[in-house]
Amino acid sequence: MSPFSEQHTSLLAGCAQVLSEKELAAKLALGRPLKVKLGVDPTSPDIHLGHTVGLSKLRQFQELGHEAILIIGDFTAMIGDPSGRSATRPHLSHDQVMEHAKTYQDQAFKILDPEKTSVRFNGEWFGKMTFQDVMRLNSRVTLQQMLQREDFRERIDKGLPVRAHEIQYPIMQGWDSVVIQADVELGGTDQLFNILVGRDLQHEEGQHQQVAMMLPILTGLDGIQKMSKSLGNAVGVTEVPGEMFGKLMSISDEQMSEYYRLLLHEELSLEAHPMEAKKSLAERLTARFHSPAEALRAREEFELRFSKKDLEAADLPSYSPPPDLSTDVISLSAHAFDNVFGLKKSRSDIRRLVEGGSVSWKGEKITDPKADLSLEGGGVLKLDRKSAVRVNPK
RNA sequence: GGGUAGGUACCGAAGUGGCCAAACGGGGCGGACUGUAAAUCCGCUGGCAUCGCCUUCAGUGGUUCGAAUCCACUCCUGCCCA
Repeated sequence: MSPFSEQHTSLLAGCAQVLSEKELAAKLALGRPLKVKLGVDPTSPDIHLGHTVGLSKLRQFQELGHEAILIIGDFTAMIGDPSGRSATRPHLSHDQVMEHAKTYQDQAFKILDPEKTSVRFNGEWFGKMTFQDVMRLNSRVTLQQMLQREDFRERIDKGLPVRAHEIQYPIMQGWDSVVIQADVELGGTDQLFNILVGRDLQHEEGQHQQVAMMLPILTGLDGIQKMSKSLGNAVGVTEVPGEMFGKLMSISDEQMSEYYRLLLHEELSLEAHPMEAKKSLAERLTARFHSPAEALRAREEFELRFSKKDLEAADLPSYSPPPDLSTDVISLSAHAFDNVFGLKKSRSDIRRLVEGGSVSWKGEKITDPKADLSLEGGGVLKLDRKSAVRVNPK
């Protein structure tokens, strides 16, 4: 391991808040590998760029020789972290959660070194607890403590319901730290409260308290809310290169510096041309989860398709309508949306797209929803801003 | 348990017997413009369809020629009291 002070500095880089830096230094000075905890809740099957912020930090610890412990919150996910939430989360069954947990792990290893990561499911300990154990655990914290959280407060102030089980969440997350005897816990800034509960519980158990290391939270594509799959503003780490590149290009200029800092771990230079900088960001991130070659291709495709608007030359998915399908615009488009992009759109939806001038066939706008396309020789059918197919009649 | 205020489309919020597929705002989508950025302007935003038809206003049942609107019961939520 490198000298502690050097580690200290590099580990602090990119953090939003660390409680406390002094404690971290002291822990590092112990000269032993630290147990570094990062918890993820498999509430959806995919990991997105927002998750990678914490994962990268964990990876950094790994590379410095520390022990990375990835907690898969199979039990906590059934409650769902109320952090930053204005409503109770929908219930997930344990089966659903375990389903997600599989893909989660695989995807997390796109960042982490699988050889050096211990993966723990918190159902391992929570699944064994009796109601008595739960009560005992609950008696260690006060309701007032739990209600200090701003997300609960806010809901209470607004007259929205806060379910009793939701206040279990921080306690459970805290207990995870006790079980694994964490030295450091990583999390987004919205995790501060939960992580501090962990410290309290550790203290009560006579353990050394974990250092709370908070990382900034990545904003989603809308530029407003935090990145989250359920808000539809996320970039998944398994998305195909074209999709990933395209989504990253849609972020606003203002957001770019944030993405540079949190995802590329560098500062966006002020002189950089915004569009070039964005392309470079998109290309580098795409390369990270795919390959440089695929990323370059995604970039070229993007330039061809959206900058030069040359759909003819673009690499579009090919689509062969079944022979018995009517060749009117609506039927064709609806079928193509469904078959090629997996989007179920109603015929009314398509009608609106057509009337709105979004659909074009062989480069010509079709605005008549009743128009019949003779598919002779095939051609490019543009459906909406992002979707187009190359029709190959059989 | 008692009292009280509510439950309307993705969200917020009007509407309190016919003119309601339901105002308005936000969000979303599409178009023009552009750098798939921002800003701006315009259109769309339940389903099917050639007038039109069908399914919606927490749920069920009722009153009525006609109900989101009235009545009954049920479910759900807030607040106050216990």
